[in-house]
Amino acid sequence: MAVRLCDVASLLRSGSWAAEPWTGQVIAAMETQLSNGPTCNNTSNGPSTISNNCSSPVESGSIEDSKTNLIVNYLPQNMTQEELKSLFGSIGEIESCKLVRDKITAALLGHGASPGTLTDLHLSLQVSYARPSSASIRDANLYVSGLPKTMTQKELEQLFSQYGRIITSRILVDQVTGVSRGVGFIRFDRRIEAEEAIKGLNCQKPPGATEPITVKFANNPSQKTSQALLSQLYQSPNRRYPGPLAQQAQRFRLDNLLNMAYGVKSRFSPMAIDGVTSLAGINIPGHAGTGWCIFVYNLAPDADESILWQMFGPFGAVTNVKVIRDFNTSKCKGFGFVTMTNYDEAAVAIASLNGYRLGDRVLQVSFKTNKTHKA
DNA sequence: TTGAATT
Repeated sequence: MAVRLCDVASLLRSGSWAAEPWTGQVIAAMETQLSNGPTCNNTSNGPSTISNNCSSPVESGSIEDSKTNLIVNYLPQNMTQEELKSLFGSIGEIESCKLVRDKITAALLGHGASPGTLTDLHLSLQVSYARPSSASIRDANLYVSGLPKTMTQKELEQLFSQYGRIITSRILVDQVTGVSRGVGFIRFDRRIEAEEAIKGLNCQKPPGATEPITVKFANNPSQKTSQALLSQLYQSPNRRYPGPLAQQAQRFRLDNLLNMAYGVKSRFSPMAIDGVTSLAGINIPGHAGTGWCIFVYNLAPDADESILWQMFGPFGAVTNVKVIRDFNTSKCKGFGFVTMTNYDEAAVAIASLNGYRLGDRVLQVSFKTNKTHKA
């Protein structure tokens, strides 16, 4: 029955259930079969399980099952179950096939934000053995921050491998520069291994490091997806019915905006800046690779994220807002950050909101710079 | 008066 699918599975790196990127015949088949399908620019991905001899991927646990049960990550958000089935069905008979979606947002679950269309799948599709689910392997995923920027994935694994068998590891990097963000993930085979790693490594300095790292259990990847998608729901009414600030902003001419944002001596123009945003290592205030980061100062102690969404949303695409709080009191430390996708919308927001009176406070709004309070 | 980071 499932002979050919087993053959495909055997092409996967054996000896480990760890997720390994694989681009082989399946991807070629997918391009052939799906290139006429709809395309989109959605970021993301999502895991699905494909099995040819096990009715439910979440039950059972034999080694045999594990070799015919696959998990597929980095699928495009608009992929249908039929397309997935068609894709793998061209290789062998499929017993069952399931797209796993977020209960609230219906977004495909899984890891990775990987822009792509159906024809770009070879850039991001990942096919791995699905490990049999059980209590002992659940919640074995760790989030690690404060890593030295020079630490490699291999070194990260070396550091954690003393506590158990590592299933996957990752270090997040800046999309533009490729430099480590000092944040990573380690998934252990078993939860008890992860617990031991927390005990042993949290607040410890890795060899040669000057700062201690933070090690804790990772959030579920779907949580952020839900957050981002839901926040867009809040944004859209404002964009359809712009408030007074947005209307005011639209009166500004584009050629004035840079002067307002950068000062009259700026030699940049919007076109020039758009032209260089793809280059690495260029020092443009506020530009972080994924958007334009805006610094908002003089927020009240009880300010929260929603006020930032409300203020900036009407000006355009806002991908992230953050109120910086004191760890102990949870009160706002007086400032926050907003990330906007498009330069011109960010510039209008800054021009309009800088000096804006919020309650009894006058806000200062600008592109974020690299100031630090030390030295 | 310029963080945290969640694939």
